[in-house]
Amino acid sequence: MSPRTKKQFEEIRENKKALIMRSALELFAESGYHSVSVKDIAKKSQISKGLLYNYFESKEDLLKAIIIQGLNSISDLIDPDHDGVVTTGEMRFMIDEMFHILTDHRIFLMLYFSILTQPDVMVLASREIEDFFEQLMRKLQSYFRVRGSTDPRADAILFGAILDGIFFNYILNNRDYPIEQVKKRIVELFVK
Amino acid sequence: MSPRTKKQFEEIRENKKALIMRSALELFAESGYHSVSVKDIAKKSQISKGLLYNYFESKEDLLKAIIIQGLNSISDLIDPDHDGVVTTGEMRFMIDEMFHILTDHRIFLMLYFSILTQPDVMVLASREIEDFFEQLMRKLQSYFRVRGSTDPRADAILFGAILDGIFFNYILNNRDYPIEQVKKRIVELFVK
Amino acid sequence: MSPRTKKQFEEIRENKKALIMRSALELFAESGYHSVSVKDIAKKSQISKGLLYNYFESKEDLLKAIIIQGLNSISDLIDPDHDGVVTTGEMRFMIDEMFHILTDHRIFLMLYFSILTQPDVMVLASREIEDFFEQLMRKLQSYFRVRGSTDPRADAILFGAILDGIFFNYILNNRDYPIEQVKKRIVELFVK
Amino acid sequence: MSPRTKKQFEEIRENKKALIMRSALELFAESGYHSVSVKDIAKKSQISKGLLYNYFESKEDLLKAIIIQGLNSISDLIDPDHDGVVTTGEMRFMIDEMFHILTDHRIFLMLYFSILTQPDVMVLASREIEDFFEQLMRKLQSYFRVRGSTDPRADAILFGAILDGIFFNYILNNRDYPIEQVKKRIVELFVK
DNA sequence: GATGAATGAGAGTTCATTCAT
DNA sequence: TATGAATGAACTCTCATTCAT
Repeated sequence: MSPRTKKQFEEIRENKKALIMRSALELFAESGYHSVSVKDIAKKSQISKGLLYNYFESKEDLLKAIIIQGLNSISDLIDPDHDGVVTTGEMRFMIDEMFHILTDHRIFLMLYFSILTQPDVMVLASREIEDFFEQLMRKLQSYFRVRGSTDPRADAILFGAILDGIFFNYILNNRDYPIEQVKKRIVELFVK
Repeated sequence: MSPRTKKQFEEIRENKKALIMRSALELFAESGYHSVSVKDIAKKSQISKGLLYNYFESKEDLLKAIIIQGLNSISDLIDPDHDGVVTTGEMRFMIDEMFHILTDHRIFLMLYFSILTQPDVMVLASREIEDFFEQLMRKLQSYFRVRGSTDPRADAILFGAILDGIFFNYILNNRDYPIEQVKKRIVELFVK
Repeated sequence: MSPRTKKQFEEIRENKKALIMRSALELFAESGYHSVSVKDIAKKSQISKGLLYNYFESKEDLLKAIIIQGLNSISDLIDPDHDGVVTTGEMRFMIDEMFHILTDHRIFLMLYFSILTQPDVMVLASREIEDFFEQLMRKLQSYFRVRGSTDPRADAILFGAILDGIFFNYILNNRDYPIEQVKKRIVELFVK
Repeated sequence: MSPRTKKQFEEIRENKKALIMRSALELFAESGYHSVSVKDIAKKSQISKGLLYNYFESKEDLLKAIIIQGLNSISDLIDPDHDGVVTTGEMRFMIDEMFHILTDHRIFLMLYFSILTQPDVMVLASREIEDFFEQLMRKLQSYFRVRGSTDPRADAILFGAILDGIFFNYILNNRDYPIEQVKKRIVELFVK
């Protein structure tokens, strides 16, 4: 039989990598980075421990890959054209997307918050997270500046804090969170 | 020399316990619960590992004690008379206290947030944290109800979220946070 | 295109085998048998891990092949006619060759010494090495016997030890080793 | 019961450390550094794996400790007064001691040779070994200089090589090695 | 012939906890 | 009360070898 082509190998790699990252993300969000062992991840992915190291250099490397992927996919949703300029329409769209992310990427957000507050884990991805954060802040400031704010930086910070707070609370207790009302209030306060 | 009285012994015990808790709190906030070993805590407290187990049943038990103590001391500051009723004056006072806590108990808050987002650690103190949270919500709701809000629960939730968000961001990045401006804004929005 | 003949296939096989052995020898000498992985050898040989097992049954088998080949090629140089008899002229020639080997087969000698001193690796090739050694000793003894030594065995042992010692030191520190002077001294002591 | 005194703890530590080092030395010499697992060492020492790490930071650290101890004890035997000057009497004494070491510290010498030839292990103790070697060379050179040698350095190197060669062969095959005759010959050649 | 994904046993190491003193 | 030696389970990671393609 002829050996697999390069393309076939790549496909296998991509699929398996995605599978491992998905399993790991769920476990990390569920139980916390330190409480999940490589063995757990391998078991959930239905592969051997050894194979995991064929795809990721270390457990830390795996976490980093998950974070980068998550931040990138969120980045894409919030600012698809990456131009850094935010009109009122785009702001409304951005808020919409943010709240979609809140429900669609809930698990990633859980991981994200848990990482932010764990110094020893945070260092692993601090560069990527800081970059993401700065990019978002720049966008918000430009928006408030265009709107005529007297202190765009403070407004951007406050807006970010409110989002963080809502997200944080929603994630910790999403059973009976009045998410729609809250969203409406935000739009009233910051867009209209 | 006269032997120490029972009271003196208890005092020594309490002091040592407090010392251990203080050391552990600092280390946990600095490096994360999982990255701090019992040996580290013992060393920082200048006692032996064995003695630590004389005061706390386990590392988890120690963490729980720290959390309970922290929540209680915050509770006391926010609502000294524990009557659950909040007047406008008390609300202003409460916000004042909250922001004092933010600066005075910064280390505890770091630990607090890191615990909230680590499910495996959270279970250790979930009862205490939920109790604290409910108590605070009841207080806020009663305040907004008295003030004539159409949806006191939503208002309480939003207020709580904003506080959480600000605290969260401040703790992660307190170097150049415009904390005073933000506080003023909050007072304008929710008290006046 | 005409299909390759059987002979051509065998040639390819032999070339590939030689390539793998050369790569492995260099790596083993450089980093030690245990510190070199099969992956390393495959990479250096620019083949896949799997293919290596097409040529050698195991990593140990590969090492054994390298040792046997090395010993044989040295044997050939020292005693091309394999007659076991050593005249004075042949002794002089043998010493010449030995010192040539020292510089030309330096890498193999490094591996050789490292194997001699690693019991767990030594067992893999002990037969071959012992055979080689005995053959050499027989040759040296016959030489000293012909020369009229009172204790040819002791002389042979001493001569062997001196060679070993010089080689050993030269290999460990060949930067500023006065190899030519030493060789002259040996010839004076044992041939003239 | 009163707790153990500091001195008692120190005694326990020293004894256990020595026990572990002894076990490890034997195993390393017997099977080679890489083929001996920490588990093996612990089992031979009749302790748990974990305890080993109470006494040594790592397997490498343990090896290093063994080497340093071995070199020091040999150093002490060869040159008790550490003055670096060697008279004829002292040279005779030194040779005597060397050959004693050969029989008494045989196991350490096996380890020593195996380390010298394993690059990846050698790096762990290269400093210590180089220091030891230089010290010995200086001593030998001073001896040959005083004796009126035309090339003290070459003589020292040759003498060292001969010793190495003899030791090396003796260690690899000590069953029927004519060690006494060889020693006599050395004394004749280099002292008388 | 040739590939590299996949395995599984075992490596070195850490650490909460216990216990003799 | 107080010590730190001692344990053992669990951890992350490695690697020779196999096998479907």
